[in-house]
Amino acid sequence: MKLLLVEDDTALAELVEYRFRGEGYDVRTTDDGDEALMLAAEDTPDLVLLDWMIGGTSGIEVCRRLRRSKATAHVPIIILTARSDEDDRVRGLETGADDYVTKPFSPRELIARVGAVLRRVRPALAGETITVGDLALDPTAHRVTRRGQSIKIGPTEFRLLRHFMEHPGRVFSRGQLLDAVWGNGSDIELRTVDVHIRRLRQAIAIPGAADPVRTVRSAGYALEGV
Amino acid sequence: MKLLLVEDDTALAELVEYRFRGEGYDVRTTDDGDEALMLAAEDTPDLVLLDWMIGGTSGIEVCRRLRRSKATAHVPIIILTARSDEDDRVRGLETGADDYVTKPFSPRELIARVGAVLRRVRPALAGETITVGDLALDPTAHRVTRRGQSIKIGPTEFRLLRHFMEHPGRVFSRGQLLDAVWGNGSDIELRTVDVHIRRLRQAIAIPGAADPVRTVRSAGYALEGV
DNA sequence: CCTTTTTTAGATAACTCATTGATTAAGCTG
DNA sequence: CAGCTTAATCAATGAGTTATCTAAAAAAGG
Repeated sequence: MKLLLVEDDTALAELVEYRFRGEGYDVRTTDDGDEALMLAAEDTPDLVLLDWMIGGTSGIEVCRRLRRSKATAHVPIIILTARSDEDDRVRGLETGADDYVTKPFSPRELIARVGAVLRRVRPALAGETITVGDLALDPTAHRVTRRGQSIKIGPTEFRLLRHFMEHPGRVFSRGQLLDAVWGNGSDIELRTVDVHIRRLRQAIAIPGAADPVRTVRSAGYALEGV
Repeated sequence: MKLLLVEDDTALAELVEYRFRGEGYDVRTTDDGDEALMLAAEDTPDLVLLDWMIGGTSGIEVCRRLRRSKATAHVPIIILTARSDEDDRVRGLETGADDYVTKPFSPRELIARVGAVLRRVRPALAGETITVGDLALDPTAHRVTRRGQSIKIGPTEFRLLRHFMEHPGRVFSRGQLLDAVWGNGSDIELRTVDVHIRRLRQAIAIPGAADPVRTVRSAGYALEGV
């Protein structure tokens, strides 16, 4: 996740950068408005942390220009500022900022707010997709992908795979799978599960690679964990 | 735009309600957590303003339950609270709240924050043009275009497409689409949705290109995202 | 009153599922 | 390790489900 930090208080910038790197973010920093626009243009960040009072172009102007450019029009912006004046806050939010944080702020809260905004903007990247190995399953989009490649899969196989991916590595007996995937009380042959396991294997198999679905003889099946 | 206000300070609730009505919002208020969940279930609001300390079920619990229920899982939540403790703020944001406002707050700022969240979640309602792929939908002009070319489309298909474009990639069941596009409580045949999907497809189809409306068997439909 | 749009309904088409029996693989035992 | 036994895989199939399409009635809007 790429952040662009625009802040001219060097000490604060370093602190924020350090903390966000610790959270796994990829942070680039500048103290100049024009440079910020340039950086944003050449590599679109996922979120911009923007000081209101900076050298070069002013914060409000950077915000407007980011919104105007097509590539960055939808990048969320969080404004950082020493001004606690209400008018400023309202103006900031109305200019198109997504949040407005007053200095001094705690890094923890800022991280939480960044998380909240990103969760809203990119639901797919905020833990709603389950990933096991190179397989990704997005429940809201009802889609399974491997390295971006969409995989065609039937409804029952989808539910089966979701169940496996929710508990990677765990072995499930056919009976447990029937309860979990088909619903309790379905009076379906145990061996029917085999057929769906087979179809699931065919769907997600890579020719040459090892089968991610492990058969545990006399116990059931499991998805090969990480 | 429907707001649900959950607040047990009556004076504050009335003030907030009054100001939001003045902004054209449709506000319903309750001081009880369980009642809030009920109200949200029977008529999904567009945003929830939630006091952290309320009778009945606690605020944090209401937040969690709203997130767990499918119909309200994606409704944005702004937490209102007297607690200014950092831990609380971080916890609130991590529980899935979209913003966290500390009492006392100014109604103006709250209105601005509600606006910022809604703008992010449902750009069309803020009058902004939404773009998905090469389709552009201008809600104020009630017009759909592809690379400048205007597309003829009926009223229901327009609302249907708008809903899809507000949540690109997400799968909606016919029931969900009826609620969202036709309005809650419309007693219309589920199959009717199919016909409108078909008309939408005919309207936005490009001969030769892939169909942007994806059928997810036994689940519903989705607009092919970015 | 006419046009456009929406809803319903029925027919057709596409797809998925559970079942079965034959085949193959894996454990066990002496 | 050979033969026995049990379990898992595979392919084919018909039943059943679900989506699409067509057309016409009903409703809404001008």
